[in-house]
Formats: sequence, structure tokens, C-alpha cells
Amino acid sequence: MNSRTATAQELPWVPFEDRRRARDQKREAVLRMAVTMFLEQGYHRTSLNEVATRLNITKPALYNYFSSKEDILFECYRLGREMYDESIDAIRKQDGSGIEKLRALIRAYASVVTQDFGMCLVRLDDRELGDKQRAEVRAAKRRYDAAFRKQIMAGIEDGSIRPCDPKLVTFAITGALNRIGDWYRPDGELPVDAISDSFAEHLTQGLMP
Amino acid sequence: MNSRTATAQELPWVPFEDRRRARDQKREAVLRMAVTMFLEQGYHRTSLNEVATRLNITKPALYNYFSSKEDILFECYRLGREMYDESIDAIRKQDGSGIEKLRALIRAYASVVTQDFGMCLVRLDDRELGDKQRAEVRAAKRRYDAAFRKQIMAGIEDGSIRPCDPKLVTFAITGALNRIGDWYRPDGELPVDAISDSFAEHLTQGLMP
DNA sequence: ACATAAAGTTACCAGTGGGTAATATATTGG
DNA sequence: CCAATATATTACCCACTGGTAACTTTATGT
Repeated sequence: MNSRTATAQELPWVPFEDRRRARDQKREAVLRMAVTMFLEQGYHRTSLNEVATRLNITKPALYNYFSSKEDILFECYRLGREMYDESIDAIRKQDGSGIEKLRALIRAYASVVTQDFGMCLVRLDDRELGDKQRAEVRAAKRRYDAAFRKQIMAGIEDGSIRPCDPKLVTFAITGALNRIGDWYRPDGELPVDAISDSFAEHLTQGLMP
Repeated sequence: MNSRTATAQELPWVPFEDRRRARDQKREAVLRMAVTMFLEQGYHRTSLNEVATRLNITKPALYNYFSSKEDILFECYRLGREMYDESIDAIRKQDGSGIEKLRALIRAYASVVTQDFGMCLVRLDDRELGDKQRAEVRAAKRRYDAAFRKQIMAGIEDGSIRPCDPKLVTFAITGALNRIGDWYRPDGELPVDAISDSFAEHLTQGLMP
């Protein structure tokens, strides 16, 4: 709980001076604070006043970096999406049997979904966004889903996974993975590695021929 | 009040009962509409004005049945909880091997989680509730979790499930199940039975000795 | 050192939404 | 028919929040 407490971050705004920091760093600091608070309290229950106060600035200052609250949320999604995209691309380039790559995919996904920006993609409600931005986010989500499905089909192809319904199996796997954010605590007793290993194991155990 | 109670034993109890029933029906209609809209649009984006309008009444009329918006939400949770409790109790009384009962539990849970009141328990944010009510809801969620965990342990006991970490396996199973509400559509091509069968199959496949 | 732009602050606005008070309207029991 | 009760409506209030305007302060380039 405390390890993710909002004030625990390092702030580019020291109460008084030393405000000579790069714009991008400040922008990112806003995003880090925002995503943390959105996850902690929920999007609606987090006011921009609160976010600003915890950054040692005032609300209108946020509008130097973002055009709206929704914009902040969307940028959080963007950073999250980059994490997923990179992870998935990395796996795609690897080689190995279908089931091995599926396990790697599960582990990679688990490691992203346990971090703030990755978590926000599966825990925050994308219905807050406007049509265009929401469409972008949903397209990304569908791509991640498709990555799993393709990997399962590849496994069936090469015989490392026994025939099954890729769609339903994907739902089961991503469902289990997405929900990690609901119970995972960074300072808890279960390290990410243990979780991802166990999930990679258990969720693919029944898929072997 | 007192004189009415006395006369109530004679005859006119029936019309009174009728009235009370009418009231309960209306109350329930409010809840059904509310939960549907909460799930459709999200809790915050659903105003009581909207709910009332769709019921052909006005907002203050809602306060005849509920004391606050939060109260409405909590009562939705209550109905949902009843569904889970009944399902789980029914399974508990059955007999069969550990893994068979685990599969039954998965199927039962899936059938609840695809209905509005059941869905609201896993999709709506219980942080909207006040401390006391939230505690109640979370306690219920923990009980459902415990039901799975116990069932897995019982299966390990009787040899129908091979040794594993009940906690992590429970997380994986309930995670997959809870997320059904994110993609399930009542009018879609996948009937509930197909989903629950597939999940009961896939999620326990790797648990056999 | 000074002009200028960037970055912050104070003060404020407007829309929204939960909730209430006063009131009107049926419905029921006597 | 009358009194009482339940139920609904209209007309509000008020707190909060996202967002903006105008002004002040700070940093920077020449």
C-alpha cells in the first residue's frame, strides 16, 4: 500500500526553487502521479486539484502539459500500450515451439500488467475517452488478444498445443492475467517472477497434447 | 399504527400485503434499471436523473425507495452476493471428487457472473461505497475466493488434484471467470453453457495428477 | 541587464449531479 | 365522504470539478 503512495515519488517541483528541469520530465512526472492516483482511487474520484497538489503545483499548471483530464488519461494509456507492444514484439522475434512462445508471452504480459502504466490499460475504464481515442485503445487491446490467439494457433499447427478453441482459451488466459492487477501488491510476498512462472505453468498445463 | 395492527389480523391484511408487494416490485425495478445502466455506462457516468427518466419517473421519486445513490449501488451488490452465496452453497452440499466439485463451482460461478447483478460484483468499483458497506462486499468476495481455495485443497487431499499452490491457482481461475463479464454478450454467439463448459474444462485440465 | 517566452498562481465561471423541501395527487381505511 | 398515508412532482440548493482568463514570476538568449 505505502510503497505506491503518491507522495513517495520524486518530484521535479521542490517546494521553492530548483525548478530548472526539462519539460518532458515534468510532463512524465504528471503522468506517473496521475496514473498512480487513478489506480489508487479511480479516475473520477481523482480530481486534477488533488493531482496538482501532490505535485506541489496548482491545477492550471497542468494545462501547460495537457489539454484536458481526458488527455492525461489517454497519455497514460499510450505509455501502457508502448510497454505491451514492445513486449509482444520481442516475443514475436524469438523462436521456439508454439507452447514455449505462448509461455513467454504469458510471462511478458504478466510483467507489464504489474506496472502502473501497464495496469492502467486493463483496470481503468476506457469509456472515459472520446470516440477516437477509445477506438485507438480498443484496437490495441484487440491486438494483444490477437497475439495470444495467433500464438495458440501456431502451437496447434506445430503440434506443441493440442487442438482447442483459440478464442476461448485466449479469453481464459488474458482474463487471468488482466486480473492480476486486482490483487498484486508490489510490496507483497509474491514477487512478479513467481506469479508469471506459476501462471505460465498453470494456464498452459492443460494445453499440451 | 397500533390500531391498524389490531385490525390487520381480521381482514384487510391482504390489500396491505398487495401494496407492500407493489412497492417491492418497484424497488426491484429501480435496482434492475440501475445495475443495467451502471454496467453499461459506468457508475459515475450514470446520473440518478437518467435512471429515473428511463423508469418514467423523476429523480426525487427514487428517494422513496433508497436513501442515496450509494445505497442503490450497495443493494445491487447485495442481490449479486445472494446469487453467489446460493450457488456456492448448493455446490458445497453436493458430493463428488474434489476436481468434479471444482468444475461444478466454475460452472456455477460462470452462470452468475454472466447476469447483471452477479456481474456488478466483479465489474463495478466497490470503492464507491462507504467503509462499512465496502467491508461487507469485500468480505463476500474473499469468501468466494476461499470457496475455490478450499475446493482445490480438498481435491489435493482426495488425490483428484495434483499438488499445487491453491492461492495462485484460485487467482488464475477466478481471474479468468471474473473477466467473462468484459466480453460476454447475452445476445452473442457464445451461450453461457458453452463458456462455462469450456472454462471448467480448460482451467482444470492442468490440475489432474 | 533587459526583453521575452515559459511556467505558475489567483480568481473565477459554468455545468453537473446528488440531495432536500414544499407541494400535489392518488389510494386506502374507517 | 373524510383523514391519513404513500408516492410522485416541481423547484430548489450547494458542493465540486473541469476548464479559462488575467496576472505574476522565473529562466533564458543576446
